[in-house]
Amino acid sequence: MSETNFSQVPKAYNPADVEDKWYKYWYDHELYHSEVDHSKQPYVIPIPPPNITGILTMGHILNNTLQDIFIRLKRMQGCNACWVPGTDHASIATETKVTNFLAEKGIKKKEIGRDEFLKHCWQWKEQYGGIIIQQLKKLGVSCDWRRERFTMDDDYYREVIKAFVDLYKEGKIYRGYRMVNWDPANKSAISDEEVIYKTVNGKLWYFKYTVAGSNEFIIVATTRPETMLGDTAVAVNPDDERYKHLIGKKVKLPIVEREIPILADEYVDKEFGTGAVKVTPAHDVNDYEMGMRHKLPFINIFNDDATTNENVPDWLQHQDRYEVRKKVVAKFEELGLLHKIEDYQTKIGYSERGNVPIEPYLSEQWFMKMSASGGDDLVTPAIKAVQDGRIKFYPKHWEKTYFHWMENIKDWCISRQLWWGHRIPVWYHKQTGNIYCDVNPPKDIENYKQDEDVLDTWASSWLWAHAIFRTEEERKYYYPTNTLVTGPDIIFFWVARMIMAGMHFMKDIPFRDVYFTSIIRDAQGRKMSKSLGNSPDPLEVIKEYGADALRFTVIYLAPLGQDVLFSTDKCELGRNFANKIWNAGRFLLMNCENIKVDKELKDSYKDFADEWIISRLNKTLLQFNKAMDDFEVNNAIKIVYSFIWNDYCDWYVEMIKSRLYGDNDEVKSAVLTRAISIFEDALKMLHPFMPFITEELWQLLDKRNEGDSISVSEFPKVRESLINESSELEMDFVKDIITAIRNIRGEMNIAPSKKVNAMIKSSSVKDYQIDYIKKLAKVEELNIDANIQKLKASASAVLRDVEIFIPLEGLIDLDVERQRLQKEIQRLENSISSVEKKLSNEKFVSNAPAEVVEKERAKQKDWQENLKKLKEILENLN
RNA sequence: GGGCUCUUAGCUCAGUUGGUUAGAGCGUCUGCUUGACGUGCAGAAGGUCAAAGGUUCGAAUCCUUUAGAGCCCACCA
Repeated sequence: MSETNFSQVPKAYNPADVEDKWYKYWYDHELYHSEVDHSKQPYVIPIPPPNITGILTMGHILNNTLQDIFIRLKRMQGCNACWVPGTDHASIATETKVTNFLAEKGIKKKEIGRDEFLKHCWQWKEQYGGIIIQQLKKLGVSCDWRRERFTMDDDYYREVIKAFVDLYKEGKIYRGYRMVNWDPANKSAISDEEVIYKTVNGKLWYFKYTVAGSNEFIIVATTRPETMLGDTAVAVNPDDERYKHLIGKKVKLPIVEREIPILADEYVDKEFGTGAVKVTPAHDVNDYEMGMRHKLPFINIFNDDATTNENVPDWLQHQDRYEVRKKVVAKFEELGLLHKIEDYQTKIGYSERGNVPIEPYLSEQWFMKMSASGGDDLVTPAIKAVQDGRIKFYPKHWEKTYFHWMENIKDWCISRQLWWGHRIPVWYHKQTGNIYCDVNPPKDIENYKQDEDVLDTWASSWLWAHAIFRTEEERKYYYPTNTLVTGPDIIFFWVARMIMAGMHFMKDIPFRDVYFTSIIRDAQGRKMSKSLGNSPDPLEVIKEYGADALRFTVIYLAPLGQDVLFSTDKCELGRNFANKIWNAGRFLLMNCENIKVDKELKDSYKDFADEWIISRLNKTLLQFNKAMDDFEVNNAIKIVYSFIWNDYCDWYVEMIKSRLYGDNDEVKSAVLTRAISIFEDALKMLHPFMPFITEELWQLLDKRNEGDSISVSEFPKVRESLINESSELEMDFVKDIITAIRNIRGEMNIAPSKKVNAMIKSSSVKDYQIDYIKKLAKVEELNIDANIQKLKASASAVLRDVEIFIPLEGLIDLDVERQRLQKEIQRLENSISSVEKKLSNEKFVSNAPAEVVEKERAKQKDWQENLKKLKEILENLN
């Protein structure tokens, strides 16, 4: 036992006093380092590596608390738990950040060149890249810090390159001149998934194009007037009677004065706009398709920053796309060719990172082939793995989203015109142009030039689940990992691709269970965002309430698959609970100063209250394990919460006080030792959720050795034989009597300090229950007899076969008592009438299971008896 | 246009395979310095389970439709 003097321990729990202390202790003792150990079952969580550009958000808090809960629980349950932390180089995000950072100092990326720029990136990474990971330590995460990984570590880098080379050699990676989503801010291609569509109020411009050799016009509608400079056709639906006679003719394109054909294509919707479409094959995805179908010229009118190039008339060259738009529209108006302008709501694709409208743009890029006929592809095995349940999603409904995406997947554009990232391992022969692709550069490197591009970030993080393990031996032991905890927003970016990578490179699933977290919103239900300023700084919250309180609150509020409405003040919930536990611990510790803790006596001198709490503990453990097995973390915490607060504190602690304050030292020892042992089990159950306070109390409750920790102690096992229904029934009976008396006291406004006398008419109350009733209901004299006569001026309650009378001579207000009784009578009558309705229904009696009918009958009987008694009591009162 | 999720007490949410009087936290009201805790204790009030219809002896729970909220996907200029 610790030597602390507990009367001096603060009444209120102060997390700041304990959290840093224990984190350092865990860290210094490397309690969470894992090595291959074939005598133990591995349990692995690969952390979703935060971007090195990121800041800690409430989303991280939820996500990492969940992972910590899983990993701590499995560790205590005897698994070789291994939670691998790390960070993602975040190619485009970091490059943007560093570029801006340098620009502020007047340094231009292009001017300093690739190598110099990369030095700045690494410097930046060293300085800021570990911030989130460091901040997470405040949360108490039990990561294996010796295994921290970065997606551009040397060995990880090699792994990414090797994956590229392998896929290239298998023909699954190819190079092509294609239309891609172009981010003009970053001057790079991006993948379909990096495009965010925003609804904007735009315009629809109607332009008249003159049909060559006639006075006729054909009117086309467009949301992007400037692209007309690249038009190479006008298309109509082949069945459109209005335009049939024009098919095959030409129009003269205004401004550029180019003659372009009018052609027929099924793609065109007769009903929309004018039924005639301008075709710009180089700047629109659909037009690109049409251009291919009709072998149209592709005229690219933009530079890589979305300014116009020399393919447009001189006076429109080298200007921003929106500037050109204005000028084109003005020119049409001037020419009398602007038919009309309509307001139009449209969706515009924005670059996720650059936050500018993307441009469909033709360029040479690297693609990864996703699906192939015959199923020898990346997608098919990944679909199967989820279909046949080898990988499970929680909540399950995300599987539909996954399947839908996988079944409609398009080839993945993996090249980025950036410098920060994994450089594509392809060299082009300076003379022949031949492609050399390998993990090592060509021997005669002087004859080659390497591809300038780097890979999409996700083309490195998709290997995370296995690339975090460096040796064959480790991969054999730790792979597949067990649980992935991540947001549903990266189901396509990351989860799906990791499954593809795992199935392809490791020939096995990357993880067994995927837990999709909730989205944290503010109290009004809005998404947390920097611009709204509604996102609390988690570190501030931790400072104010403590990490345990924050963890508890977030989990308590986050049911599986539901959004969470969070506001800082909700952490009071967790803080109050921490304080409650703290004080329960204080209570035990204070008693330890006068009472000897003796493990020999742990199972001695048990009464029904002890049997009851032990039964409740085991039942709680059973329910807890079931909830955790089903990934119902939110449910699990509520189960523990209720056990600790309602069962242990509200009832058990109150019940042991009389014995603790008695005069039999051996009984006192037995009771306290048992109470501590149950409390320790409760602390262990709670530890994955609130690691700091549970460690502090666990360390105080007994003498521990250096390096000991509740976090590596054995998780309590369920002992079903100790689940004792009869003790629970007996306890319920006693609780009901106590509650009934408390109810009378409350409603009659009797001060808690005022003791009352009570009479119980019953033959089922046991002698040993009397003390508990007297103590907890604050009864002075308790008279129990089956033949008791009620005193005139007394308040009454009826439950089961028990009638309770509280003589309140001089205190009782008969009207209040009458109302109380009448209310109760009313309630019973309502219940009885609903039961009678059921039982008088012959179909119910004949169709419902016998036990259900029997239950209803018993209810009816009990209630009727109670009603009769209540009515008599009311009668006597008058 | 397709898909997913949600609608239960003033607020935020539980409610397992249909079967006690639909629960919890916060908030509200009443009382309380009861020798762990006022970040607490005891008691109370508060719900026609979004609406309609159906299946069933029985529906918050299953089915259909409707209304509303949110999210995701999709090439309508």
